[in-house]
Amino acid sequence: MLDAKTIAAKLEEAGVQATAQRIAIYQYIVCEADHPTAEEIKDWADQNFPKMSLATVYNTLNILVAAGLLKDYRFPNMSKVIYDSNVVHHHHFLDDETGQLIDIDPDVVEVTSKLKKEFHISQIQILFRGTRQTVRK
Amino acid sequence: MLDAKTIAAKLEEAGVQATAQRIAIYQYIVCEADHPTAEEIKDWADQNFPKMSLATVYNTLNILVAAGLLKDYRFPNMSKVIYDSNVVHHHHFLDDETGQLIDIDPDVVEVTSKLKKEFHISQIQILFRGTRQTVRK
DNA sequence: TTACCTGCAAACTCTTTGCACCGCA
DNA sequence: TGCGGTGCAAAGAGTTTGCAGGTAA
Repeated sequence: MLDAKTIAAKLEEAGVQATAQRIAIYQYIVCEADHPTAEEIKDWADQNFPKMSLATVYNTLNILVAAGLLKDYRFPNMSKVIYDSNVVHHHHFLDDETGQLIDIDPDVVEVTSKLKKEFHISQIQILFRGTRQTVRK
Repeated sequence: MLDAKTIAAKLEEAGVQATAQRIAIYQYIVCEADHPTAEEIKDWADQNFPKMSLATVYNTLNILVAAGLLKDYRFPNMSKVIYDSNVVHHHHFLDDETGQLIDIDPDVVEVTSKLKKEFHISQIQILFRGTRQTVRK
């Protein structure tokens, strides 16, 4: 759990003025939330912040994405945008039973593609789908 | 280019009543269109079909997807749904310059993942991003 | 003081739905 | 004749924007 001061420093470092709302949202996404949608963030704010409009939630998220502090994703199964505080390149595993999204380290995955040489690949995004068997005794 | 009769047969085979609108839309997607959006289909219909409402376009697309004749995709960079008449499993290449989406045969790609055994993978969807260098003389 | 941020409501985009009509089996 | 498909318009979900007021450097 990072404290507000650390969060504020990260915002400033990324060139984003650290306001109360921005600190709260970013802290929530980094520390508590797991791939939240704008709606989830708004719900959280309604319970944990004096007052924050939906527009501010969206504005803030867009600013944080533009500053490189968050990444936004769209996935096949849902119409809403998902925000991720993990901005280094990684893949995802989608649990089709729970809907949970789990980050996958690229080092765990190896891709060998024999595409024609006219394709210049700058990035590979993989979505694994399936179910996650929780270990039982 | 498949004729209307063949298209109609495919629809019936999939348990979808073959109406003029459905034949037209499916034929367009199979023969002419390249990963169209609902909007592109509507635009095409406005110019090539006596009269078709937007609701019919959406209804038809949903029916065709449910029948397994089309697959719908959402990609990170666009908010609209994309329809694909290629329903066998495949990957995609997104040209970041032109926005064009190109089907990639899974046989051309090999993925080795060392995920923990609790992850039961049923499907892997890969999105390659980059640019496509058209061959020049 | 001034630039920037916030809140509100309205607008906008994409998609779905309710209902009346119509045509084909 | 009836069931299902179509068209229209309105509603719905998710997101963006314009503007007035506020707040901190």
